[in-house]
Amino acid sequence: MATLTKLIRPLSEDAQGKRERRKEARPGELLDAALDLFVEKGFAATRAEEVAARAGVSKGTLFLYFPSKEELFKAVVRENISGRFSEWNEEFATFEGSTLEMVRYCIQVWWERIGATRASGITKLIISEARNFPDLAAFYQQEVIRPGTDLVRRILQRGVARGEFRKDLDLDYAVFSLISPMVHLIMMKHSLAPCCPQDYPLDIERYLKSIADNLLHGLCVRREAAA
Amino acid sequence: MATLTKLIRPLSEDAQGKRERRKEARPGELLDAALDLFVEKGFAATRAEEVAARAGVSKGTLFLYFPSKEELFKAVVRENISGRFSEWNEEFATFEGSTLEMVRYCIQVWWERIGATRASGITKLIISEARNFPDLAAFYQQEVIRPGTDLVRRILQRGVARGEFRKDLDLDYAVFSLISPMVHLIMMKHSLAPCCPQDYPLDIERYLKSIADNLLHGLCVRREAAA
Amino acid sequence: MATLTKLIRPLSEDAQGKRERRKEARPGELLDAALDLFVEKGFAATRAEEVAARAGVSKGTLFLYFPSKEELFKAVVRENISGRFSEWNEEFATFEGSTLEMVRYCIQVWWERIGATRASGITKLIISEARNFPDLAAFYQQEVIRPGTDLVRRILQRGVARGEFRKDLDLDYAVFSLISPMVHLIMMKHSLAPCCPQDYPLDIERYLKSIADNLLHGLCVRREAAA
Amino acid sequence: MATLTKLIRPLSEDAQGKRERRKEARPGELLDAALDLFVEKGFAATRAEEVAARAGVSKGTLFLYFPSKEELFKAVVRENISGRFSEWNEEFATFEGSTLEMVRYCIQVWWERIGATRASGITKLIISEARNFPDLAAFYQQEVIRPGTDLVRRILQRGVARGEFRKDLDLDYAVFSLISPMVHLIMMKHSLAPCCPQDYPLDIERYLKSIADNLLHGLCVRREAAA
DNA sequence: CATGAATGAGTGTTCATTCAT
DNA sequence: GATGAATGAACACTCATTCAT
Repeated sequence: MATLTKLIRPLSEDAQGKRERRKEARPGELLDAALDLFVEKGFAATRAEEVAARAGVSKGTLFLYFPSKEELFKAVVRENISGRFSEWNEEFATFEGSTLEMVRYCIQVWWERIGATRASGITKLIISEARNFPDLAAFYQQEVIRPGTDLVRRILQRGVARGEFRKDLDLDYAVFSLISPMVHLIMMKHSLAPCCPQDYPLDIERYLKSIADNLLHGLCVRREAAA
Repeated sequence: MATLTKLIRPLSEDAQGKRERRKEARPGELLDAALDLFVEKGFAATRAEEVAARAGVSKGTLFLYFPSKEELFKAVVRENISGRFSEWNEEFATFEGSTLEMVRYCIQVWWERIGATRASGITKLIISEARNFPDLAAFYQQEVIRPGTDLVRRILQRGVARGEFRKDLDLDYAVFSLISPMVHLIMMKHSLAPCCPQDYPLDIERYLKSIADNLLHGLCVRREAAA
Repeated sequence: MATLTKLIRPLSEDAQGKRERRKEARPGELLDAALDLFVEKGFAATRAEEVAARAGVSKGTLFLYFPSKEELFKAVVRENISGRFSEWNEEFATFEGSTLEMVRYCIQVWWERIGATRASGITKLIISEARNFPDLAAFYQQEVIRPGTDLVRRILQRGVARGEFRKDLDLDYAVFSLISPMVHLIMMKHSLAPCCPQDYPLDIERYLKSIADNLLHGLCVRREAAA
Repeated sequence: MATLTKLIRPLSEDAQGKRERRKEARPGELLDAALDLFVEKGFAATRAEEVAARAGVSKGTLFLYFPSKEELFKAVVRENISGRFSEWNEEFATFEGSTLEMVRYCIQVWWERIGATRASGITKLIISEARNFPDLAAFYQQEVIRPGTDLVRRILQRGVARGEFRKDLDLDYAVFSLISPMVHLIMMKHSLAPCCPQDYPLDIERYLKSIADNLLHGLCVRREAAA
């Protein structure tokens, strides 16, 4: 059982670990360290020296690769915003099964490739710091949110087109019904769950199954009883 | 049409008479100003002097009422965590209509009393700063999240008991299907929406209706075997 | 047995005490409170509000009587520098007994009228703050040190003139032999003794007797053995 | 003629190359600067930036070596409390001459090694700030005052044992007859003398000789019954 | 007169950033 | 390149002083 609180990485994982670092790896290690710290403590509360220390280099070295803490932050975000949407679009464009299966697959794949990985921290980061980095927020909106929303929208549209989903879906807004539980899960994972582990013994499989079930079939027993 | 980006409060415009003695009003004004700024910029990036200025007083005055910036933050959170759940529990315990109506009413009422008000900023604040203020996060978890979750769970249970909702609901997790769109809306309202207004021309009524519809009836046309 | 550490006044002696204060007494009470606090914590570390609180008035009232903290300090010093030297000079000018008796009497009287009283705090105060208040130091030098030294010098001279004291006394410097133990006693009383009570179980009578004995008769068994 | 007011050090005159890397030297330079300033103006009235400036570095550098102004103060005191007493004890334990010579030698050596040096400032510092730093005062009491007092006591005892000093000396208190003029001299040097130079044209040799003479032989012409 | 709420200059401390080595 | 000592701008917080009531 994959519990939410088990997913938080321990902080000092590789503080000592690999001493035989290749020089070319430096920026990557700095970005790695920075991602963890920014997600955990926020941009302002993260000290440049701490990032450097966790990456196993000196403070000065950090500024050798990134001209400022702000640029480091931006690099962290850019680095972790995968432009894999074309690949994913392809994947979903050629999907063969029912749209119901597609939705479940979509959720599963999102969890495996984003939700469960450190990439999920980026979402937390963006949402927390958006107001202080509006250009980054816009960038994220454009590179991730919009393509993601479009992808989801296309899936839903396919369902409607194929007669699987309700004709009267308000497509522009129905995407939130699918996206919200993912965003919410990320937020929990990176904020409250680490603070109150006993309150978040989430079984991810059940979580994902439950939201997929409810999303597809609704809470109600039958369809005709509109509220 | 209530658009998300219209909901951000403009700067305070008063700050009239200086040196006016009004001890009673000060703390509230400071908490008000602090809430706005903390939500907008985060705890660390908000300067004490700025909070004071927005409240129309000098820096020194802030520290007359709150011993430190951290205590101000805690006061902001505590102040805005109303213990209104007993009242709400009452309201829902004596609800007369169908549980479908109840869910719609719940969403509507949540928006009016929380989502649309500045109280929603607290959720953003907590989620953004939880790791830096774990005690506050725990406090919020206990005072808000847990009672809120319980309330929602009771509603769902009522629906199952009355035969309105599916028997096979995974109650512990179904609550997220209702809560996630609310949390997500709050996050959007306080982070990306102010940065990319053109991307968030959200019509709240449609948003709320859509998630309620989908939550209750699912995306699918009819209830066949789950995919 | 009068032990040094018993002589330190408890801080909150009259915090509540006499509520029926006469208005005319205010400045005096402020000076009283200020003296204690300045002696205990030094000028800089003493807060005006604390002085006011101990005197049982508000912060504003203090500044009603003294234009600034610095003026308060100066007033404290001036107030406690008794111009009683003319009286004392009289007393010693008409002294009838031997100069040995005179020296012992001088020490005793100093202790009773200065050393044992709160006036002794002034010396501690002046010495500690002299560099920050050079004009006050000069004032003290002129009003207290110089007359005091002169008085002592006259006593010693009387002893020499009457053949009681050694002819070869270096009068200008011999005064220190009498004054130093007094200054030292004051310093101990107001600094180290309150911090290390167990190290300063001083029996004042023995202290005064010992220094008088040694001053008058020296440590040596007989006079001719010059070192 | 060594006059007391000539002994005050002028401001530092170096501060040459900036950004010179010399980690080893910094703490010492800062402690040096801090000692001077703390002695002159007291702890509270000395600004951290001023200490740094006098040491020829920036404010930030000070906090690189000392975590706080208070720790700087403590370091200043500790640094200057040399544990040289064992060496001195040795020196006096093996002293060959008369105890009269020993007393004169003791006074002379004290002046050369402590009184005339900046170490004397520590005594002034401790006495002025004891009430604000009780733990440091206790530390000083234990590390300096007690060993010093013991050393003096042993000298006096030697004199009594060898029949050089009076049998009826009250040893516990007689130590003050020797120590007080030293403490007093330090106090004058660091407080009133710099303010009223014309009042303190002290000839140290005469001062030391006078107190030694009077201490050993007393003021009186011959040893008659104590008054 | 007395109050105490309000002020703002001043200071300790932090930390991103620089640069001599 | 890499380092880490040094910097100084920025900010939290204090407290003497003011002044409307």
